[in-house]
Amino acid sequence: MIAPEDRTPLPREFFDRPVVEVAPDLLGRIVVRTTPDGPIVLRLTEVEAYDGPNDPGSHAYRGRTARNAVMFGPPGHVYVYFTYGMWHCMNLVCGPEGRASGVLLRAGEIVEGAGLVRARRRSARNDRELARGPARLATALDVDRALDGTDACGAGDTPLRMLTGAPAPADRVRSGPRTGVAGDGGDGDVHPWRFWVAGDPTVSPYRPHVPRRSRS
DNA sequence: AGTAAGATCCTCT
DNA sequence: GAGGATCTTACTC
Repeated sequence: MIAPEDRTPLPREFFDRPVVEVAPDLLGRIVVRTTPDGPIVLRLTEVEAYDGPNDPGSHAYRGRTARNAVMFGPPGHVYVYFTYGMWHCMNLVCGPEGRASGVLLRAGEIVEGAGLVRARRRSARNDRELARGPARLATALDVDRALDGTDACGAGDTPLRMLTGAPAPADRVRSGPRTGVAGDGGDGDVHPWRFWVAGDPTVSPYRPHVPRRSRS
């Protein structure tokens, strides 16, 4: 359960900062997903920063498109994309409007609503795998493109909201190259913009980028 | 614990 | 037409 004092909503100003500053600050924060069947509450343990047009790894690197339009909007909104033909991943838009940067939510611990999540994540062999990985996290929270553009700092009824939670102590936060991003982890332009809580069992395993061979 | 391959389709070139 | 901010299953050690 979450302590009453940790249930304060994160204000929009929280997200209106450089994305590399916001990302580590999100560790330990709370995502509340309100579904018709009840709330699902998750504590963030792993995130990655993507800094808009300056970042070759970002979906916004080549400018605005129909898919990434939300990234160019105001901070505190949710950018959801569809990938590998079957999965969704979710980001929180950061920085000033137009900067097109965001934080990918990569993993977390389900602290409420585990029953609802287990029903949706049948392949998880234990509870720590329920939201261990960005697409697993999106599946656990029942997030798809229908929620693209949702305001996570909105008032009243919202499907998605961010709470202050209990931020991870600075000496527990680690950083390193981003997972599966070309350029990171190699000799080139490395961004150590993956952030996680040291020792937390819900943090996903690191996998470097590998170009996939095309079918013949 | 590690490796490998297949699934599947949207987005942009 | 190529490749992707991934996951699951199967198989090996």
